Amino acid sequence: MHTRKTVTIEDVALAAGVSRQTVSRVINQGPNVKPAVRQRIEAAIESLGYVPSLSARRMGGGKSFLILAINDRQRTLDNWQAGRGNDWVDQMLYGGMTECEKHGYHLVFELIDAGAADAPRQVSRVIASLRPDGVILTPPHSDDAALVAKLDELGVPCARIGQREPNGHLDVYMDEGGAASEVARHLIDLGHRRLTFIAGSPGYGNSRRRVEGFRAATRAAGIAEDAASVLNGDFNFATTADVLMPLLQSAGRPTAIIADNDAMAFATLHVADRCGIAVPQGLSVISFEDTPGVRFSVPPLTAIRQPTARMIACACEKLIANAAGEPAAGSFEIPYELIVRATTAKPPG
Amino acid sequence: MHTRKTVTIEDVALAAGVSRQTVSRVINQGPNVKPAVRQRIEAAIESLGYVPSLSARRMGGGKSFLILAINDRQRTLDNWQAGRGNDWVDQMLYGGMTECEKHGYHLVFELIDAGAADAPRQVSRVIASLRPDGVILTPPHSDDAALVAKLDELGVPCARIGQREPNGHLDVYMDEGGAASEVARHLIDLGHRRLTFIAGSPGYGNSRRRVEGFRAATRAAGIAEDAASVLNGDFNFATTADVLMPLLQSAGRPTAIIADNDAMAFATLHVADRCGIAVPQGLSVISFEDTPGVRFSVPPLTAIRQPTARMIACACEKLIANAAGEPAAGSFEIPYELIVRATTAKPPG
DNA sequence: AACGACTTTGTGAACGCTCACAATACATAA
DNA sequence: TTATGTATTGTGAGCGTTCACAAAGTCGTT
Repeated sequence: MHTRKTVTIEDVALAAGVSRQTVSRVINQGPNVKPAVRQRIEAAIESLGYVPSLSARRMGGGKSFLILAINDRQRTLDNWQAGRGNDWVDQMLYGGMTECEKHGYHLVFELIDAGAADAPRQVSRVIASLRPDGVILTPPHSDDAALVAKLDELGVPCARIGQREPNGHLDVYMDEGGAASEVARHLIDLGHRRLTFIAGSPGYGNSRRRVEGFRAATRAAGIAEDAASVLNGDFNFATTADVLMPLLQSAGRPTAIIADNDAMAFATLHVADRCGIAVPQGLSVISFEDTPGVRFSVPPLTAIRQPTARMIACACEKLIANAAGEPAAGSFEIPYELIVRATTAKPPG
Repeated sequence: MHTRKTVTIEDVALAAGVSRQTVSRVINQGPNVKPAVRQRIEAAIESLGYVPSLSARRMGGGKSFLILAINDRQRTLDNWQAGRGNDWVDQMLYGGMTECEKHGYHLVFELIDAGAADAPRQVSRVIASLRPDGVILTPPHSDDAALVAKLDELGVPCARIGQREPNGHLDVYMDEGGAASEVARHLIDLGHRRLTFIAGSPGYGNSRRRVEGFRAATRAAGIAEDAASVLNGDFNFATTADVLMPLLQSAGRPTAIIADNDAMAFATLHVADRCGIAVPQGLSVISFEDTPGVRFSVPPLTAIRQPTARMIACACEKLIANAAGEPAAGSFEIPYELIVRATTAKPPG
């Protein structure tokens, strides 16, 4: 267990025959260093295998090179326990990590209970101990005004994912309403006139925005709204199955169903099967989440895929740029993707 | 943007009328502090909202309160791009986070290309900059001897997940071979005699161990091995479908198939459907991964579920205990779960 | 040749904590 | 009592950086 002495900036300075500060300038890509000197220092860094200590940099008053990603504990737990999983975390990790790495940053995850009264307090604590250069708020934390206020108070720049009510912050989102409209239009173009949107929960801003998008598209196509246009599936399989069972057996049943997430889309597939309705011949189905199972479902679901990785990468990029001096504010819309697989076709008849 | 002055240990000391060091003792749960004084200090901490700075603690020569989790970049990328996703990352995050939080620790994720020649170098860099109190190596990094050697050299304790060749390190794993045996026995008990194991890749230690477990169980049941006992599906859908198509159309086709992961199990379901074989009446299928889609597949797959969250939590716990002085070594086996759903039944006939 | 203006380099202090050790308080035994 | 030990508290130094500023070097002008 021979704990070799750590290589410090002083060692590099000595080796290159300059002072600490000059080495520091090179590390931080500062200006005003003679090319020859810079090169000499870089060589010394390389040969000594020097890597600056994050803690020391932070202590010195510099940046922390840390971006904090705050996720909802409940959601993570739900996904995990239900074996439901989604690629949200996978994607976050990939998108965020990759971007951070480019700039020598690190990503720290933290789980906070959304809606908990002391969420702002919990966040303060984490911030105080980590002192990250930026914070990423994922839904539903991004909707939490108290939390955002707290971060402002602490002076930590934050990026809100999936939030698009501009208020001077940094927002990165996809056009949920537009996606819902596009999905509806895709079906309408195929000839469908009786569409049903299985909504998630009106408590989620994005869920609401999708319903609005759906309504806008059907209205524009001159389709009258009725009691079966928008139903609530509560984001889960069971509720959706219960709601759909009578509907799909009724005479004027819809010819196409849009589900707000995959569990509800799968429920639709199951109920259709139970009712002897073939998909897509007798019923078109589209999902709004595109989690893993989707591609192997029978038949493979047509779905909207959220650009999670790109959203997180964008947030990291902006936050890092902010730490480097650029102001961090503005709205950035990341394009989604409609992936047409095998559950959409012309309506029957 | 009123950046209030940070509350430091000095402020607390002043408020409580003691010295820095005494406050430090309270924070670190050190002994030898009079109950009355301890209480006074705790009150001061509470009322000032003091949270110690991790960087400063680390600088002072103490712990970093950071655990580094190293994942394979390629695997994360694959999962993400394929939309295949798995709950591996979800579970890691949940299990690790929850355990770390209990002890005031934080989890930092890092993506490193498995097998890359400079993986040890990359890891050194991250370690040097973060100085974590412990490192968690996930497969296939946990099989990388060079990496482990590097960590030893750096004096950073590490936990290897899914690795069970004891070599004085800290290993946390599940009994892959035993699970494969149990799965085989489950089928044999139902009356099956013609079983096929669709293996993943012999390059993966765990994949090998499962094949061995499968063989042990069939051998014990007096079932002779033939060319169709173990086939290679290369962990993917297409290869598996190609391999299975002729097999399931042959006369002496297997009555049960065990797939090394979900994609291969789904492929089995598809091929069976194509061949007009009903599951589970005509063919039993078991998977070895239990990713999200599984529970909604038609019919829902019987599968082995890996205790990922618990393994990571265990690793965190041991590493944190190690930072507190306890030696970190030993092997810890975490129990898996066989989740019986609807794809296993008595063999036909 | 000397001045000013800019570029490049160096110095001391500070960041907030823990370490090692010194100092004091308190208790127990002789 | 006094000595001796143990429990409790305090002090100076140091961790590896960056900051703010001071010092030295470079260059073109006059």
